[in-house]
Amino acid sequence: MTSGRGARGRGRIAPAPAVTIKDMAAELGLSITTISRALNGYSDVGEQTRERVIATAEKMGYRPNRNAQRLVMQRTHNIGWVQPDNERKFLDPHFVEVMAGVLRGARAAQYDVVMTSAASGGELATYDRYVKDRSVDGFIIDLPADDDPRITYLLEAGRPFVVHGREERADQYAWVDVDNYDCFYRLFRLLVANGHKRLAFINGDERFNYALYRARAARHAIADGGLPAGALTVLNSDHPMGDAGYRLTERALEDAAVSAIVYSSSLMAVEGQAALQRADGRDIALASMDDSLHYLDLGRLDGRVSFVRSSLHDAGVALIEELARQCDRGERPRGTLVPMTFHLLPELDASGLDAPLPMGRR
Amino acid sequence: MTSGRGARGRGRIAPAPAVTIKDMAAELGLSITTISRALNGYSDVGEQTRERVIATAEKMGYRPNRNAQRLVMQRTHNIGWVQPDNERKFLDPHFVEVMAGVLRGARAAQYDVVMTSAASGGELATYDRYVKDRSVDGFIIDLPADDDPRITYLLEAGRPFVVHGREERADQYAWVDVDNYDCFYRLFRLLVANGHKRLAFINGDERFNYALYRARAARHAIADGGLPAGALTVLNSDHPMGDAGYRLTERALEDAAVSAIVYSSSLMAVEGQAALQRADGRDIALASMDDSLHYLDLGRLDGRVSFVRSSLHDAGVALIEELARQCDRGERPRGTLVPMTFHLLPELDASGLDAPLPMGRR
DNA sequence: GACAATTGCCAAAACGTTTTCGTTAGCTAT
DNA sequence: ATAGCTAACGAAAACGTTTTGGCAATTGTC
Repeated sequence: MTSGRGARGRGRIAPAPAVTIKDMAAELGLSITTISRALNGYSDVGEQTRERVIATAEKMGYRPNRNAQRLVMQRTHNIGWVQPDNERKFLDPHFVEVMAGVLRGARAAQYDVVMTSAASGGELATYDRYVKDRSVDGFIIDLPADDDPRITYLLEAGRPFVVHGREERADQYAWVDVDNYDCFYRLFRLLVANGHKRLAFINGDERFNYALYRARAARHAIADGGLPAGALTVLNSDHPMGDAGYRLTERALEDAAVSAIVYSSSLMAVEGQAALQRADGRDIALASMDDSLHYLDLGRLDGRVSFVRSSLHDAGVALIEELARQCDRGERPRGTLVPMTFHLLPELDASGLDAPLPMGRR
Repeated sequence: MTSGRGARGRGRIAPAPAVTIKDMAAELGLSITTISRALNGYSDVGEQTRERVIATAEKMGYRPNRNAQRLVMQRTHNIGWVQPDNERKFLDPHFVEVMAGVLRGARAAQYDVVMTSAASGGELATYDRYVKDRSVDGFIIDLPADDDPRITYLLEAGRPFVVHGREERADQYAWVDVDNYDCFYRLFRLLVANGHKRLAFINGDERFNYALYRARAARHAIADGGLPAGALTVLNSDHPMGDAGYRLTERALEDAAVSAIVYSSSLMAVEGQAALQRADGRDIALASMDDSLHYLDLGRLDGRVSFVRSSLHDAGVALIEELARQCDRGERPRGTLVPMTFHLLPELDASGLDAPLPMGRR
């Protein structure tokens, strides 16, 4: 009677005990050394022996215990991703798309991604835990801030990592990044060259470097285009989701002279378009960086927006490839620029887009 | 000269060798047994000894090597998530929101999530790898299909897992799910009771059970409401992203008699609203399941849509909690319904919403 | 036919923990 | 003084691999 209720659920099956290398050795009458070496492609095992070993491994369902492997090889084939858990922050499509690429790349490079979320501010403790307890071979860091403490920590700890984005110390570590400065400098120069005298820039959170660089580029472009600094209004959204794109567009439109608005993400551009529809009659040139939600947005952007596209997915793949280069092949860390392509509305005069950038002051 | 180029990068620092339990023993003049037991709270170590151990662990930065722990304890404190990699499928906001909850829950329960993507169709091999090589303690399965092979496999393998959703064998495993049938049955009964004679249902991919149950509920509600089967048109989107919501709404509107459209996700409802705006003049009642993109959509849904809300985030948390119950406390698998709340437009007569459901034929 | 080289295999150490089963020293009770 | 108890600690086995260094048999060389 004690086991009566819910007996249908047929209890918990005892997990089938895993087959170990010893079982293999016993089955084949070989030593575990030979099993191991056969499976790992060493040349000092006979061809027929190797085939027998591989065949019975298949038959018995033998897979080396990875924790044992990790222990002895001092190598986990795991990479760590610690996701800052700032309340709702998490849904950020930026993150999702990078993650998609990372997972693809990881599969190709035979890595697993171990993820954990960390309370904002407590990230460092999590990195510390992972390096001290030997959980991962390396890390991926997304959205670095100026003088990012995570980078400081990992540089100090001497563990491999790759940063998606850059900060001052970019020559000391591996990174993958789009050239934000280049991209937005060109965009703003282009708009100025097309006669716009008053522009708004709806940017991301400038505590993150990508946004900082973009703002800088915008200001330089305005100045180099011969306009006064006041010609540019920069509005910052502290959060890429929600209705910031809508609200900030309304703010930008309060200035009746504004004739061009540039968005830091196409998610905000989509919202901006909605705001613009409501305030119609205004002829505004819209431009955006389209680094997320490709498939979603392309059906949404209405074709009335110029944009620069750069694939976050591909950046994610590149991140893992770089990490694998370091961990597997011992290569030195290096930086990689991900390509971007301009998609401009036909009415824009695009001449001069390819002009060389002014150097030395990004 | 050979090391000339790029010498700025100060080479790769040799990773600081981790401090082991032996180092601790040497430092303190104790045996490793005592270190281990002190740190793990055993009662047979003196109080002052324990304090000394804890203090020097802190000082020396000692953290037990988790791979060694995992090897000896046969326990990883990892849970596996294998993400089907159907081309672009990945960006699915459904997934993202569940994942957010899972990560939160995992942190609370002291688990890490190990993720990998698997080619669609090749998922089973990945599950097999994880159970055979002892990488994880259990799994989370999202979006089960009818007679899902992943469930078959894990049931067979006897490893702990929790399903987000259900299929026929739901009494044999742990699951977390919203009551899809209940939700959509009520929604459709309500619309019928409010006088709608011709309705469209823009549903998800019915190869997934959640969509299947919803379609079934819709049909039953139509019949129970006294309408002929032809009064309901079900349109399926095979992909939650992209412009399916827009296109299918246009399709639904081709039938001039349709006066109510129900969406399976608020992402599609948002698109539907856009399509409706273009075809204006039509007075259409919209309703939707709002299980994703809460923060995004609430600013977008215009308040012209009735919806049922159920938090995918909370479902994610519940998934981990259930898995921890099984792995840590050895409890038997159990099912959990996540709550949902109705948010109806005031013009709807909501009486009868709380009526008991017809049983026995879901 | 002797010697060297090659081929194919294995014993044992090592990786860093946890846990089992002692052992020792100091008390208490007799 | 001795037996029994308890409190505090330690030696050694175990977890499942990889790798080092060797050994025996076979092959090749003159």
